[in-house]
Amino acid sequence: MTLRESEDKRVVEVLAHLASSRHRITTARRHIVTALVGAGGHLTAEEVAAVVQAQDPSVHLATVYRTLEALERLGIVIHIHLGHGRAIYHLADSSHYHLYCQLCGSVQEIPQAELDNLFAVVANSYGFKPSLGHFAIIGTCGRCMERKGLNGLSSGGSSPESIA
Amino acid sequence: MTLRESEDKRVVEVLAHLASSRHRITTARRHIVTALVGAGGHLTAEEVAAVVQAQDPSVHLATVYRTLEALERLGIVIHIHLGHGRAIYHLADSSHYHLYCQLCGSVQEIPQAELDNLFAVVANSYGFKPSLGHFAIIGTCGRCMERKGLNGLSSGGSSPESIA
DNA sequence: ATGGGTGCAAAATTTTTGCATTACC
DNA sequence: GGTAATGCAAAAATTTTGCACCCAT
Repeated sequence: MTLRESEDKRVVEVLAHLASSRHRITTARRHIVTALVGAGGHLTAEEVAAVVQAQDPSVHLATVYRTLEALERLGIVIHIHLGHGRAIYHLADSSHYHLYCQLCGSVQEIPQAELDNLFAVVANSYGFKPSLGHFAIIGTCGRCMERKGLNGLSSGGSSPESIA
Repeated sequence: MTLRESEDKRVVEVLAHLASSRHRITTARRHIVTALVGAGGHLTAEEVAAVVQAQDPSVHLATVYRTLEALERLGIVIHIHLGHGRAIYHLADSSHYHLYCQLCGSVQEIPQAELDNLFAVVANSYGFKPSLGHFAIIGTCGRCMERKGLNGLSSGGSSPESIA
């Protein structure tokens, strides 16, 4: 199966999930789901809208928000809040976490398995169930650390810029 | 040393840090720092403003934002983005992470030490340096899981509400 | 045909900014 | 006295909502 075919299949699956939950399949929703599946990664609502509008300019940003909200209620999509105000959306089935660089805004992915013992700790000691994927680790990426001349592997706190 | 005395001491320390970084000590800033230290936990900018304005109603919300921003540049304060848009602020020296319940909005703290090996993994494998404390784990707290009748300890994905 | 979905525009929310004034160092 | 900081109000940025119309089922 080519990548394209597997993406198409996923789009159909998601649309079927929508339909079976008494939601209607509209052109806007088809485009939005296709954008999410095609992106593979993370998109802001505005980025989703941009991709969709390249195909069909009539789709409104408000519709994107409403569709993302509907998909999220169904557990198909997840969003996380990163830096300043804007949230990023992605499919729930890509089980990874996000390393968000607060300096350059880049998002790196880290496979869920790497952090499995984190979840064990949190779940057992705190009775708290983390949302898979709905999770961002904020910090500084390797590139930015080099750029700033920091060593980086210390686990120390934030970098004061007192005399910036 | 009583709690009150130790808080006062911390306020003085923070103000000294501000002053030594060529910032001015104003009444607004004294109130804001006192509010942050006194709260011990997490406050939104608006909550900080409310505490401050109980003492001095003339302090404007914009000043709170500007002061929090200044304190953050100095590494004294950290903010994290939780649910929808609003961020919470706290002192950087309380080394803990946040378990944010997306259902009831409660925030539980988890000591940094619990997750130290997480940081080792992230730092070593990904060259990424997480910001201590600048970190929220989003999920569902024990209380809400009982309320919803979920078992909770499965590490499974998000809870679809297809037939809500 | 029925009611869920859409486009549009306006409101709501949270945070930022320009500017004249105040007050800290 | 010089200038950082403030208050105010207006702008920005992101997300939500009311409403009339449209279209999937």
